[in-house]
Amino acid sequence: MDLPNVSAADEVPTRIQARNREAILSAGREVFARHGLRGATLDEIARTAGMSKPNLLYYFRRKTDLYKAVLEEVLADWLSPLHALDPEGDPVEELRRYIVAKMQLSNMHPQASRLFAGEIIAGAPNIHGFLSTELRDIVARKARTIEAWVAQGRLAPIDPHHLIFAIWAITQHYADFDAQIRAVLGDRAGRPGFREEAAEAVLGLVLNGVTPR
Amino acid sequence: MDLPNVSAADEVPTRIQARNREAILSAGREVFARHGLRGATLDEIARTAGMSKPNLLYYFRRKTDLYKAVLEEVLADWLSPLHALDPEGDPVEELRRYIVAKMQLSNMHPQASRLFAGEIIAGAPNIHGFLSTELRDIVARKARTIEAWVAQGRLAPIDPHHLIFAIWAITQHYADFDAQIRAVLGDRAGRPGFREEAAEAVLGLVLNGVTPR
DNA sequence: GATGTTCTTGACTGTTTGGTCAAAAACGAA
DNA sequence: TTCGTTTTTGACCAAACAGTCAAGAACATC
Repeated sequence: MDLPNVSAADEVPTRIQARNREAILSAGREVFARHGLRGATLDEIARTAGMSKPNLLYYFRRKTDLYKAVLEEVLADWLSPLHALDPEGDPVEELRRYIVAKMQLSNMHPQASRLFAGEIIAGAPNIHGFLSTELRDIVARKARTIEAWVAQGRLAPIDPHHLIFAIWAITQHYADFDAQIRAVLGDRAGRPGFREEAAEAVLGLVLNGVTPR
Repeated sequence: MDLPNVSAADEVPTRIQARNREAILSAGREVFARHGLRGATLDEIARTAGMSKPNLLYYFRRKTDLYKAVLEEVLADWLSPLHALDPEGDPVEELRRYIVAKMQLSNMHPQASRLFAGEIIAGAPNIHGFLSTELRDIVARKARTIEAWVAQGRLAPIDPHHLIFAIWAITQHYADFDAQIRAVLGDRAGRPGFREEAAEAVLGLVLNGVTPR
């Protein structure tokens, strides 16, 4: 009787619901990441998920519902490494851990990163609230942590917000601009140790950049 | 008699052609940057350019023709600052100039940067040739320059390709993720001196990162 | 001002798109 | 097996879409 895509008071989903929802979210991630909300088509997402379009719409009534569901899934992952930045730890060691975590995320979920990038490039119409509240708050908190480290002379003097932006930019670049990196580097980008090599280079640059002289 | 959008053997364009082509390219830049090739509509581009859709199609016969024209315009600008990196100059000073040039580009043509980013995120289907030839060649050449500087001990040891990627990532981030930066920083991102402050922070981080200890 | 050319657009076409619906198929508890 | 529920889909619809066309309006050259 009830539709499966009611947002509140969900009953336990059936196995079929769990499997199909996951297949649709995965397909949506892929297609939305490549073409954005407007460029993606439900036909392509349904085909990727291996089902008919009406069946997809049985689980997500509207295109935007699916898009928002995919986006929300991504946001949680996206934010979590920043929480771990510990004011009590060693500054350089904490930043190393943060960068490593972001590089791993970039390697393991490149589509999530690209989806997020596309949403921002489009002007962030669907996540402006999140950006200007939750994200803003945690960034402000972590910026104060970094600021304190700088004030103590344990980090080179740098504006903490711009440092955070730089780390986001560099780490996400490896996911978002993957096609460009592959085109420029050729085989080298596909070789086994490439991810580690990239992480090594990024750590070398940024950590050297924030270490006081 | 002749159509104005023939690609070869162009005669001198009339004033009307010059004005309308420019209006269309500008509108295309704006709409394609926001929504990508598939997400953009000719109706919206025509409306933005202040003309009817058939009139737009009189200047560019197909949507993809316009997209490629906009993209090509962007690529030339995008590449030019890299040419200026002079092997004979002082390494840190050369990198400073390159970063400043890229930051200015990011500030002055954010839509161009976002358009480019969207194309790469979509898998670079329309510029793969450019990336794997022209871009690849010049990057390889400049990487050798940086490598020589490192070998001479005038730069901290860093993989030159990853250094270039990092500079691209950070500088373009200020254009591509503008919406996020504004949401996170609030008023501060709109204040007069913000661009210079950002450039200062980026220079501080990267130049400190590449300076040998 | 006549005339050939360039520019512009309303009306249109065939296709793709997001979304609906009714009915069939598969499922699950008894 | 029975029967109510969940899941699936072919057929369909209205709107949006890229692109066409013929004819009119503006322009330029004489």
